[in-house]
Amino acid sequence: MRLKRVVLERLMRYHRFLSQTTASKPIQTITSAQIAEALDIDPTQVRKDFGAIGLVGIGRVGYQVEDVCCAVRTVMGFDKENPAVLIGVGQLGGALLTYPGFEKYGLSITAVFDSDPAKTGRSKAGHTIRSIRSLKPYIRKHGIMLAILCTPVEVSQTIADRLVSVGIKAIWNFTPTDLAVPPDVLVRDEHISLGLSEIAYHLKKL
Amino acid sequence: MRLKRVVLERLMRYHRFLSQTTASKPIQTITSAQIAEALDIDPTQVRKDFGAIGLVGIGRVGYQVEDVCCAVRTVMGFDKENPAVLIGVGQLGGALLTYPGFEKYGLSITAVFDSDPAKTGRSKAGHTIRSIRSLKPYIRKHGIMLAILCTPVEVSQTIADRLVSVGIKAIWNFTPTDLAVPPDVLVRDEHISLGLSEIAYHLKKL
DNA sequence: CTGAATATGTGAAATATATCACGATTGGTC
DNA sequence: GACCAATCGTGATATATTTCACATATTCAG
Ligand SMILES: NC(=O)c1ccc[n+]([C@@H]2O[C@H](COP(=O)([O-])OP(=O)(O)OC[C@H]3O[C@@H](n4cnc5c(N)ncnc54)[C@H](O)[C@@H]3O)[C@@H](O)[C@H]2O)c1
Ligand SMILES: NC(=O)c1ccc[n+]([C@@H]2O[C@H](COP(=O)([O-])OP(=O)(O)OC[C@H]3O[C@@H](n4cnc5c(N)ncnc54)[C@H](O)[C@@H]3O)[C@@H](O)[C@H]2O)c1
Repeated sequence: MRLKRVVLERLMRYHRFLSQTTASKPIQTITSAQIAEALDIDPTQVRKDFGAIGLVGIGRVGYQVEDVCCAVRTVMGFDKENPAVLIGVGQLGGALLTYPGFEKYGLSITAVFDSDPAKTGRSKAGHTIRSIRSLKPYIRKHGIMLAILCTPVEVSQTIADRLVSVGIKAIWNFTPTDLAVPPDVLVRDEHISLGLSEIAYHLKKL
Repeated sequence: MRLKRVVLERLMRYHRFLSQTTASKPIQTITSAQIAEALDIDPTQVRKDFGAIGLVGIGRVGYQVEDVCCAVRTVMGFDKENPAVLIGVGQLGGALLTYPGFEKYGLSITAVFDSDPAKTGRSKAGHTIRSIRSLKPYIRKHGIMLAILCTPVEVSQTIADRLVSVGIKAIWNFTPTDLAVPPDVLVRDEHISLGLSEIAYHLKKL
């Protein structure tokens, strides 16, 4: 069965926690209770998630850390390289572009685009910023499936339409709007501002 | 009853959609079906959410756009100013700092901190970068309740501990780790990388 | 003024997600 | 080698969230 989004995100959190933990102190095995404790999740949930990707633990011992990391990476497809284009090399786009942390999940930004003539042609973090006019040919030529969208919100639907028209299969959307795309295209929203709903409400209730 | 996180986020999306829609074409009223269509949500859900914050619509007409926006802002506490400190003025922290879009939700970054001696004392987006050593006194003196965390992940728990010790009430966490804090402190995680779980999995399944 | 059409508001049902309870398995101890 | 304690695996249960179904309210046409 296809894994749900909530499961995928927890798997990623397990993976990250284990990577961070083993970085400082090498350990062979870990129990569902230890993971659950650190991530504030129910231990049963951890075991069910592990079961869902075929991991089996050992009674009285727990799970092999190595196995868990490996299984997560394989199931999620982190071993596969995903070439991506980044559109809109501004404040946020620039930060994402220079961030080295995405590599280990298989993300590789191969080209970046902007509409600002003052930026195109220039170089940023080892990438020459290309004109937005060359977006479609580039995607078509290289068979790119993933786009990272960091433009102003006003143009994001227009760009999304263009991306869809050249066969993009996933959009990582950092612009604060709900994009309309065909059902076979995945839009993953990273609507940062939404966090403020929870924060403002919490602070108001004090 | 206290509103749940999922409800708060949908309310914010309604608000954002209405703001964006009315910006281009002024309209008086809108139906739950129209909102639902644009945001890919069930219309019943929209009505229930509206009901939860005391909004009543009119049969055959819908809801007053003005009323909706107003009610959301009030309930969420966007009218109240929330002074905040930002910690870690790097790529991402810098992007957040210069972003004007948070203002309308009441967020106001009043001071920024970094540990890098090459950065402290310098100015960025109208803020003088302060030494991390002055963090605790500043928060105490100004009664700050909210911190935005953009440091390297290695130090984020340490900083979080310090924040808690001076009485911070909410942390907007952009660092990829699960912070341990007392139950009365809200941590809102903006774990950007988690998006890659959904994306990589989707692309792998094609 | 009346009827048809279109919205809302909401209890009931369905679905999704998380937690509990407990038998089965393993490792260490005496 | 037998017992004890800790841990897994999982069906049953509980909770959360979404969707359905429909009574009620409102507009507009004729
Ligand atoms: N900066 C943040 O902290 C932050 C936070 C939340 C959301 N966002 C969202 O992320 C997006 C980018 O924000 P930012 O702060 O980087 O803005 P920015 O203005 O710094 O960058 C936008 C970039 O997009 C380019 N651009 C404009 N039109 C374009 C087009 N048609 N094609 C290609 N490129 C185009 C601009 O030249 C600019 O380089 C915005 O939608 C913003 O709402 C940003
Ligand atoms: N840049 C991105 O696109 C991105 C994406 C996802 C997550 N993140 C996370 O956001 C955080 C910041 O990322 P970044 O790219 O801005 O990194 P960065 O290195 O550009 O910035 C980090 C800043 O924190 C400062 N700092 C270090 N130790 C500190 C301390 N003890 N106290 C105060 N300040 C301290 C550094 O001097 C630097 O200015 C990281 O945890 C990163 O994993 C970043």
